[in-house]
Amino acid sequence: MPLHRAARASIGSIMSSLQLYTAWKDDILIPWKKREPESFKTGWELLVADRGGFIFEPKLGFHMDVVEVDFTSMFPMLMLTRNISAETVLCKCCPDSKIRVPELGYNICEKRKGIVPKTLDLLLKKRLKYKSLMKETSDVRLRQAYDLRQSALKWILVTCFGYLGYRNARFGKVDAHIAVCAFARDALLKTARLAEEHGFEVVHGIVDSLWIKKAGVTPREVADFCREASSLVGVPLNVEGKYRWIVFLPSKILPEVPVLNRYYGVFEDGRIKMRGIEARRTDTPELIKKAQLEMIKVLSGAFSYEDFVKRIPAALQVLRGYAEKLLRGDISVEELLVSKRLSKHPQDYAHDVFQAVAAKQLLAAGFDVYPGQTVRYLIVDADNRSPNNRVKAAELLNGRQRFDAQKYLEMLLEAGETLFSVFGYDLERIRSHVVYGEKQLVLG
DNA sequence: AATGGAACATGCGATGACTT
DNA sequence: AAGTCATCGCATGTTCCATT
Repeated sequence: MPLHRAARASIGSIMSSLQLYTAWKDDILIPWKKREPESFKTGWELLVADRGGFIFEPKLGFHMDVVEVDFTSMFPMLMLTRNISAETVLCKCCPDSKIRVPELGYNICEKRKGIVPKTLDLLLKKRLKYKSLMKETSDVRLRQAYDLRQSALKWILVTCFGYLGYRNARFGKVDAHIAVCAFARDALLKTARLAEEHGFEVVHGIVDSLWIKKAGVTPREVADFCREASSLVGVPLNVEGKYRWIVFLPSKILPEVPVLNRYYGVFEDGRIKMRGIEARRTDTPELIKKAQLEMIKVLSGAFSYEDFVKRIPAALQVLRGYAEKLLRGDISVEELLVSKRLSKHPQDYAHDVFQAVAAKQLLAAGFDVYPGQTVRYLIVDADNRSPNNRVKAAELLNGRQRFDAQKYLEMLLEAGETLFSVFGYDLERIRSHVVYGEKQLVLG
């Protein structure tokens, strides 16, 4: 198996178990052990699966005084420091070993250092060195070089963890893989507890990252906490940044359920961080991306909840500006193109999904179309009875081109809904802000 | 009043892309 | 790996209207 596939799979095994969380929220039975939350002040629900990590339920909506912290190279570091290797976990030579895997109780060899930790040692040292060199260097080009090297090493390390989970890999052993996950859960759990002891509230957490909140928190307090956590767990804990504010978003299908991979926020230095929303997706047209990002920028200047909420109408004005431009046709076609990667040959599509229609058009025009390729298309008339008239492939567009303004308008509104539904702005309310405004007439 | 059909709405499983 | 979300297309339900 190629390295990158193993790396992906290893991340996948963690993510997959995390995502089951939402299924659990929906009362679907899954083979999980659920931890009793009685030992926590804030009563989060913590979930465990054999190969999975912890998550802490994101607390819906707007937060201030939130700091994001994460462990660097958590999994390789655990493999190194806990001496986890195919031949050390459940070794035959020391069944009575004092070193035990949390939750599972597996014994770990006390006599030998495992081959995997031995190997990781140098890689980890090199990566940490490059990271510290990065911070010390002022030369931009050199810094970039260090950055590339440390991130290359990161992937090698991740891959080592991935391979540990494969029976067929030379140094693979499922029990060792599970042991790493158990240590990781233990580490995050302990860190969260420590955070609470330090007066923080955990507002979100996932595998190796925690979002912790405390009113008027100082950099000093955070640094102290990180140092203490690092030594407690034996893995360095870094500050990703302090948020000016952050918003955790709900599921669109179950509006009362928070989802763990959709949020947006602004760091103190003005940097925007967002996950899962339209502006982050590669299949969103530029226009919608720009509109959503610009809305967040309007909000980014807010330094209080009241200020934030007051700015929402202004953000919707921005959206309105985009809608007006759209309806005037005052935009380039480029901004409206949707990009999708084909997963199969055009003729293998069972449904007339947009990307399949566009691909077939290209095929008919003599273009080479193959799976894995990205097709770009303009939405011409989304609801047209004939699928072929619904979209037009980018390559086949000519000078004057009609497009489905209503459809794009809906997409704009939905981008707004994503951001503001937690604040009571549903699609129709946003529509009334953006589309009608003062244009509504009164009959006398 | 009953029937039938067109147009439209709603629900649902399948499909597909993207995300972490 | 398995989640979210959007979409498709079919089945079914609803409404309206003309016809019987």
